[in-house]
Amino acid sequence: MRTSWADSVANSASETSVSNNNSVPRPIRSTYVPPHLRSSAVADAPTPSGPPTERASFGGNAGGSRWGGGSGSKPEYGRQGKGNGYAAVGRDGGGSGSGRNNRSAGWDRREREVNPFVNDDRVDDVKQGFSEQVNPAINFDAYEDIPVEISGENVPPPVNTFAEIDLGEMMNQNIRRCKYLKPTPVQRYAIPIALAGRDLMACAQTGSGKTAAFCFPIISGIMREQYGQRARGGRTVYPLGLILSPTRELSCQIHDEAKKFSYQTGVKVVVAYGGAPINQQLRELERGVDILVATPGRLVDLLERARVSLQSIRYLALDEADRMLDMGFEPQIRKIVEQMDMPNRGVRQTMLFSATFPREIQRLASDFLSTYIFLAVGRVGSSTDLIVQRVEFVPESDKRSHLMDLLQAQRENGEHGKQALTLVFVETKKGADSLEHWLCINGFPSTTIHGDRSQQERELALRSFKSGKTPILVATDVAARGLDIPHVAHVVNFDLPNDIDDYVHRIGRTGRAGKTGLATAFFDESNLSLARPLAELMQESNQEVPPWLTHYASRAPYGGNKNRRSGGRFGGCDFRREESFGKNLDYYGGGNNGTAFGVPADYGGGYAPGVTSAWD
DNA sequence: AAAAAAT
Repeated sequence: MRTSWADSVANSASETSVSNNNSVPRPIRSTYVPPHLRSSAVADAPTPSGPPTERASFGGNAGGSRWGGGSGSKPEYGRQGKGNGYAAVGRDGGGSGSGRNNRSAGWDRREREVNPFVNDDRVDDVKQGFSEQVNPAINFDAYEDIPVEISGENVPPPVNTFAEIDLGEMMNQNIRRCKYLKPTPVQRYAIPIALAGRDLMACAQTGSGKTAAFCFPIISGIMREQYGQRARGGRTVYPLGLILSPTRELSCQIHDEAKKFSYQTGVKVVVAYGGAPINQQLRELERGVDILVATPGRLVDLLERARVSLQSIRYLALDEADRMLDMGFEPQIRKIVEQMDMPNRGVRQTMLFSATFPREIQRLASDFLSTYIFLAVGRVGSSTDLIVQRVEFVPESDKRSHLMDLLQAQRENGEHGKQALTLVFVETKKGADSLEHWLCINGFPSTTIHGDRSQQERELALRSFKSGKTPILVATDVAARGLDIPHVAHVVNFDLPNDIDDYVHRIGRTGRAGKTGLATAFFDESNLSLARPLAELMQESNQEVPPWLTHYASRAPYGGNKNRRSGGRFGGCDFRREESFGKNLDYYGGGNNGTAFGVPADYGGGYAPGVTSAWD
């Protein structure tokens, strides 16, 4: 029989009982709650109405530090770890929060909330993550010139400051903690639209503040909800907001952001994704969830287990919405949105965000939306692009040595011979592994991220890359979208994607946070179909197009009808406009609903040049 | 044809 010091302490502090079907005496605490009763006892427990002293024994054993006052409370729980934490509620949320934060269970949630702003080992990352909006390299005045297209009925006017939007004192504090000074363009337009309860399809460059654009209104809306009529039942939880994204890492990133925005608001954000133990995620869900951030597969699993119900959903946001609705994901998304218990469109509020929005995907997406507003925002300083794009003709057989030349030159030019962070995109998972191996044996510390690696390996790879330990990351398209990795100096398209939109997302991993970035593409005979859209894209963003590419583009197979990027500086434009124009029909019944800001008069393929803003 | 996403 094993005995340890811990065991003996436990024994001395507890009764000893003898199990019926086991002759070995086992120490059991007097307050022992059998595992099968633990969660339901917790879930069904009446909302505590006072200091949790009467729960201390219960919480100390089964619930750990859940109630903040338990013996297991850790130093990072509660604000600043000072006193008993209850004073902190009064200090921070008192008074101003009346009627806003009086939700049941709100008080205890805030108390055990880890401060997301003191980000343990990643202080630098936190600073970098927010530097986007304090970086002097960003010229905020340039925002005024950013091209914006809006269409739809009764579009709410944009705001210029966060102060103009009443998000509540708690959220204002979090915005200050995030060091957000001014809303970004997509935030200026999207937040008022969302706060007005309107459905939205938004097209904006990644790294332009999209996450906050949909999180702020959702959190604020949930804070305004009167609590009480909330559905409950057994082990099922009923989130009010649902945010879906196409990769696990992106869901984690959104979750991290949302936790900052919702800090001490009482709004609980939980993330669920595959590849990680489900039990931990179930436990988090049982503690209560207002906003669930998830990847589709794991969410379907949770729905089928009846651990999550969507019947209370009021806010649905799809990030990278065009990817979510492409062939691979569409059935799962339809199942979640249309075939489970989610309220219908029009009842819930739906927001779709992406940097690119192909017309055919817009058509699909309109199934999920109700009289929505379409918003397209160009990129900051679209005329002087932050990303320098280069295309080189490199035959397949030369790609590796060519990459090595680039990396070598980069290392020699870099500070102290340090390798700048370089993200190398390849087509296949196998190709990623083999290129990574080859780079490593040739003296370039690399790692790789793709769908055949375990989630642990994926997360380790990302951390190792971010920290500079392995300054080269070889990736498949799993890393193409949404991931905010600061300091990526160079994106190499070792294998070009077949879809120009994927190219746009990939190069968007650099040139972030007001820094300049370089994107190099290796073009070979297998990329002929990309010649035309690539040349057009580069021309639109004032890049130098090599003559040989122009040549390929001009004689490219004329299937180039995939010219859906007619928006130029946008990732897409409202397909309703194009179709109504084509049919010579006015979709909205009035000619003045579509509005274009700061765009050339001939933009929009036939819109009256006189169309101006109603609030210009 | 490939990648992603549940076990």
